[in-house]
Amino acid sequence: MGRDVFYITTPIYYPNDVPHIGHAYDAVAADVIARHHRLRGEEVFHLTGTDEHGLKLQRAAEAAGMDPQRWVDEMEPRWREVWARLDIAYDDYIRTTEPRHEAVVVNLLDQVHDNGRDDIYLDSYEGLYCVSCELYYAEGDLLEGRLCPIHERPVELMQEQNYFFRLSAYADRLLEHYERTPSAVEPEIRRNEVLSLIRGGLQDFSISRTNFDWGIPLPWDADHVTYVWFDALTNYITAAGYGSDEERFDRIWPANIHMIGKDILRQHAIYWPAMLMAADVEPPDQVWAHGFLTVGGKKMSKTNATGIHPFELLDRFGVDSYRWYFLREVQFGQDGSFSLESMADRHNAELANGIGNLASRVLAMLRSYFDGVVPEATVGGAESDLPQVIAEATRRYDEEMLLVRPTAALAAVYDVVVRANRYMVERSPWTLAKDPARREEVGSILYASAETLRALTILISCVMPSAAGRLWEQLGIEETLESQRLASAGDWGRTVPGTKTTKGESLFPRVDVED
RNA sequence: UGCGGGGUGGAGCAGUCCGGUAGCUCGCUGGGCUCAUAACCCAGAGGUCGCAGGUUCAAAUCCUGCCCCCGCGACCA
Repeated sequence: MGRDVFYITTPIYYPNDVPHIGHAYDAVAADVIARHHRLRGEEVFHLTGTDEHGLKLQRAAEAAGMDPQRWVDEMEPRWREVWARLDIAYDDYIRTTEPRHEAVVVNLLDQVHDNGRDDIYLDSYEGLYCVSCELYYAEGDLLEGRLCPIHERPVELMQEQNYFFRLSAYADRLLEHYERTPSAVEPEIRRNEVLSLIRGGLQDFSISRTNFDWGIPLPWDADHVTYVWFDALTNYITAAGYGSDEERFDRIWPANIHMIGKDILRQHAIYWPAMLMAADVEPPDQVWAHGFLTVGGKKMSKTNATGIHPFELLDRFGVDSYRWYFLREVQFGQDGSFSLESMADRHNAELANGIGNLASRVLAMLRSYFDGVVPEATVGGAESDLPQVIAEATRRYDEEMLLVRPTAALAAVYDVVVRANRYMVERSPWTLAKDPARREEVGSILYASAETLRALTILISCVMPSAAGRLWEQLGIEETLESQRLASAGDWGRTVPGTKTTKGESLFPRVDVED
């Protein structure tokens, strides 16, 4: 069940917000993981989308003088255009306002409502509510003057009848689930957090609202609309075919990885599995909660002004550098600080001076000594230990990526670059080239160098698909990059002598920081 | 007062679970090379691993206490 397809999701984003690099962080991470599984030859289903209901959106639409649907129709493309520029290759994009999704929400609600255990019940609630958070707050948690501690805006006194989900009844099953499958929440810190939350006792949570109507009406009580969790989280099974295509659903579900930020850990690791259990659906295999990016030591926030739009960085560094930087710089799973300086440093050191320059020097020598045509490797041993280095790097890269440790995986890849640059100096083909008698040796060295670039290109293709594509083209290899598989990437000797290479534009021009 | 994370050469980090030459990247200094995007390679300087005790032949790594920084605190008034 569900093991045929590698299914990975991102959170669905709230289109009212302006995208910032924090949002893009999990989108990129999920995309790299998805591409890695494709490179392994697996069938992959990578889902992302937008969460388009709620009071905040309804009000924003009202303020803009349009109906909510038109409002989200205008906002949502701002997100897609970011994903397009970030080379996010999702397989499906879901909007919670789509009919296919509304049908599944209704379906899931009915399943839980009618499961015979009275898991959904009506109760009343009164409290101080922050519209921005869509959360009620206790008096003691508010700032002076009854301001929301996150948004520093006034909260409102609200009272309503809500339907509640009996989360409290699922504590034992959740505990059992996580004890049996420790890998269901990663990293370990977050797993411990989840376990202690469950052991600390779970409160039922409300699943409906009556103070706004921009949402999906409850099937048994149309005065209520579905509140965020039963609406948003459900997207993960909608796209997999729940209730609409059971055969497909069985192949895809459960999700292999829900990639999320640590801020929505509770909802994904506690609410969501419990909701599924209540509907008799398997919980996801793994919830992977990464850390936050900080800017100047402060958490980036949706409503605060600390958000940096991805375009600012994309314009400056390009998509490949963007993707490389965030996964390489920040230990995945932990918080990490972002700064323009560190991004420029890494870009120049590893991409311009490292990978880009390596490609440049090899292709330049092929051009000047062999008219760009890859020579034959006739001199035994000229390749030194490169074949082993590449095989080892490939193995490590695969292993780390499977464990969702992209930072370590990229480090493994970068080892090839370091080793290859040292190899260049050790062999100094530019010196040998001055002696016509050693032409075959030069040829063999350059063959090994081209071979190394070939393998390297495949290894970077998940993180930097665009740059990998350009390098692949310069290498002139006949097979497409898309047809390459990780299993054979490190096999030495796949480059065919006679292949015509071209030294094209710089892969990664250096970037100057003057701020 | 709660829960969690962190304090390691100038900067950013790894190592801490399974004690035993303190490692990486950037920066800095000196040298080499000249194929390459003023890139590449080699060497070096620089740290009492937050503080104080303890365990041990031996602690960044285990135990105790303390200090500082940062998150979170759930539909819980």
